[in-house]
Amino acid sequence: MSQEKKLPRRERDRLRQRQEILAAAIELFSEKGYHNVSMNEIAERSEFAIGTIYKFFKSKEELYNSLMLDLSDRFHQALTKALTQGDSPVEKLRNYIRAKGNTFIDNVSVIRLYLSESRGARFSIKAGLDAEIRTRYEGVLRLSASVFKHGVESKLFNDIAHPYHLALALDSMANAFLLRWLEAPEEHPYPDNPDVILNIIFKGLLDASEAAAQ
Amino acid sequence: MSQEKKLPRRERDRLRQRQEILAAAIELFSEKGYHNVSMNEIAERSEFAIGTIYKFFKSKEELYNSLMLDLSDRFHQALTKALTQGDSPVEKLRNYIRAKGNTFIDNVSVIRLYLSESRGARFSIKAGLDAEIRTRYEGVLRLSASVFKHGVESKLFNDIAHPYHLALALDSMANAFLLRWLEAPEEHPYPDNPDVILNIIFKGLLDASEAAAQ
Amino acid sequence: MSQEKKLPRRERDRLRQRQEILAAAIELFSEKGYHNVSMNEIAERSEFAIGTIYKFFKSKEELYNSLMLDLSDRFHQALTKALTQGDSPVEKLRNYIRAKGNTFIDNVSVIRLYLSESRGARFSIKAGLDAEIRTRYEGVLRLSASVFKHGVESKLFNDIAHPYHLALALDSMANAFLLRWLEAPEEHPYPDNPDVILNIIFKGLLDASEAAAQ
Amino acid sequence: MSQEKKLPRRERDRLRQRQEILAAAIELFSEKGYHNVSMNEIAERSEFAIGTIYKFFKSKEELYNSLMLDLSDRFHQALTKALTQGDSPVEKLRNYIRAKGNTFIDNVSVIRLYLSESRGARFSIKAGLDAEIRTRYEGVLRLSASVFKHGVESKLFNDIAHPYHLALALDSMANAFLLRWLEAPEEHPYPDNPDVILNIIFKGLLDASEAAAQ
DNA sequence: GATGAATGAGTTTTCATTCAT
DNA sequence: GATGAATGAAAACTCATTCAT
Repeated sequence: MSQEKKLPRRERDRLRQRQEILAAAIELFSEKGYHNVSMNEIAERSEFAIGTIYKFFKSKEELYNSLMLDLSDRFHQALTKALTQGDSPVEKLRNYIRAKGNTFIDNVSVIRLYLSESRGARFSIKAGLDAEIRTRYEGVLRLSASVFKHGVESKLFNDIAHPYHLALALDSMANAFLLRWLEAPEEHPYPDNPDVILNIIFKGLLDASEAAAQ
Repeated sequence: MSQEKKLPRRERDRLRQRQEILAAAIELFSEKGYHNVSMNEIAERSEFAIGTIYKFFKSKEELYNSLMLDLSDRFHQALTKALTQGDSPVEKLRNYIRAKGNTFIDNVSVIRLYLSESRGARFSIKAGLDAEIRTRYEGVLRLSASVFKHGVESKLFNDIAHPYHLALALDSMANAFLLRWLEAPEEHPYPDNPDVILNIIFKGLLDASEAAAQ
Repeated sequence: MSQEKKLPRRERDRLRQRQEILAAAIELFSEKGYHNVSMNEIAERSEFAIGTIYKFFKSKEELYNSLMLDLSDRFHQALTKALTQGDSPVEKLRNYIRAKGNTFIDNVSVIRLYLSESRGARFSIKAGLDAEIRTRYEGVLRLSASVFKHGVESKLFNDIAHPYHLALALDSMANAFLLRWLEAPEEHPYPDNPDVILNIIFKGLLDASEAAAQ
Repeated sequence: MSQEKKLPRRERDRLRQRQEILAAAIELFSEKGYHNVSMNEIAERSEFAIGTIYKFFKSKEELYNSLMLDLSDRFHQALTKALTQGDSPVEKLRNYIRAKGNTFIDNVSVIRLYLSESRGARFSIKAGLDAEIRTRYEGVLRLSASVFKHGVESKLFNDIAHPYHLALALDSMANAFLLRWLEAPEEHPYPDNPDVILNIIFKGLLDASEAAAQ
């Protein structure tokens, strides 16, 4: 807040306007997809003139990229924070799942957009964007992996898989459960109880003796 | 093979042409994305006239849908077969992961296209297509869930989570590992070794005593 | 009939085929208009291959022109015959109106097409066609005018207008009444009773005394 | 004129541009026919970019419909006005024929277009347009019929035919004479002298005694 | 001689971007 | 600085015509 005070009013106004444009664009892109939204629509929805939008963003592509980077910022900050707060690895992972759930819920409309960017969409809209977002995502995964690693080193966890693989597994499961919940919120359990997800990794599926036999 | 012989030559020619068009379209779509490829480009790449393309596919959308339904077919058949072959639940699930890996590898470019264009598959290219694909996917998930259920009922598996959740978890993990492999084939273990994935679910992460304490 | 016998079978077959194509084309053109009918449709409807159609007609335009000339032949023969049969001018004009009505009824589907050709459709589909049809139409009008002229010369008719104008008036009235009848056959009187039309010209609308005052 | 002053300049400019586009379209359509004119040609002729044309008219069809509705408006207003001004029925009908002639002359090119494209106005370009135009035309005919009816009721006219038929007859005659004039303006009498047409209905063609014998 | 698959020029329409006001 | 009208390249798609079989 004190940080905002430092900015001259001009600057603050510009930032607010920028956010309003981005908000309108997010709505539209997530409703209809990048290619089915025209700059004119964004102008109408945001109640700015189309020329004004081009004052803020050099092109439609740049607007989209800004959007995704903003979103990615929000995501990775929340997840990084969750993974560094809490006393035990278990606590940290629980926080992670909770934070992921909350961020999903808070950004329901853009989540799909975001997931497609952090997945295999190589040629996506702009190659560069892709790389940036994936780098950040990679950072979160590595942090998560280090939590698993620490849990194993402190003998809290069994060494059942490479920590990075565990991180990847946990993340993908969370995404899958969250997407289910997005589609049918009442039928799927996710966001209230992180343990539904954690247990799948935490508890052993097979009895120790039989597992050994496999 | 003898089956092909049965088709009149005309028919065979048409099928081959159709495949050539689809192949050109896959190449282009996965290089540049659905919206950045024009029908004229597909015509050029496939060395047919644009009108000929339209003899085979009523619209660009239908061409895309054919691609995706073909892909979905291949997955559905391979995975259903895998889940119904094998003596034990463990065997079936291992087959499942293997089949998924193989089908993925065999169809890398269409998959890349699917991932980039489906964007979480809501506004996708055509809503109808999406529904069809999801129905098939749901069928596979339910089949997988029934394998887990059977394993639990026969006391082979611990009852650590709802079978459908286990199915979803396994599937999403496989997808995540496959996407990694897609990005850097040499660094990632998956498709060769299904146990890397299966172990995460099969072995217990926590000691029994500590798990109880949670 | 004896004339047809003279033609070798080959020739007769060709003529029959030609008629079948023209019949299919008439149906389609009158249903949808020249520009909304494709050669493929004509091929399908007539059950000939498209290549075969091009054996008979050099182009779509030529097909259309043949159609119109055939139609125009039928029309002008019928009308010319009517105007030359009958003892008195009144009889001839009555025959004319009757013949026009019958030809309309027999060719309901193409009438509109034909009327638009014999009207102001200068640039129509092919300039040349237009001229030919209009020349024939002009011939009928002149024949009709000569009947009026004869009626006046024999003191049967009052000399109320130039014979050609009378011919034009009668013809346009007949067309207008027939078009009405085409649209709502039960509401309009036309083809049964030619006198509904003839009376408008035949009887005086104004009393003799008042007419003089005008 | 003062009315135009009231419009903001922006609005006036837009209207002028719209008119320029319509004028270019009329020229081209009446030169070559609706289907033989491309939107790009209209853009070139009117010296606007193609996109600009689409700012004013949603589609080629709408552009055409605007043209026809404008024409229909002009006729409807002129004819309605003519039929309601003048002291006697005779005066009104004379006004009607004059107004029809004048409007025809003022709009020769659009009329030529209408005649060629409407093809009897059934499958026309757009069914809806046709309905609208015919409704207006019907209104004029009914108004004209009421003038005839009034003339008969006031014993001014003989009751020689149903008033609606008289209206239809007069109108179709006017159309026919006007079309003649359209083709060869110098040879045909129409627009200067309405009585050439009116007399055909007004004066009795046959002597009273002979008419009775018919 | 008949066939109908293949052709590709030409059509309508959209929309990111510019720039005069 | 903001505006939004004008632009025109580029896209999806149609269909008269040809010609190898």
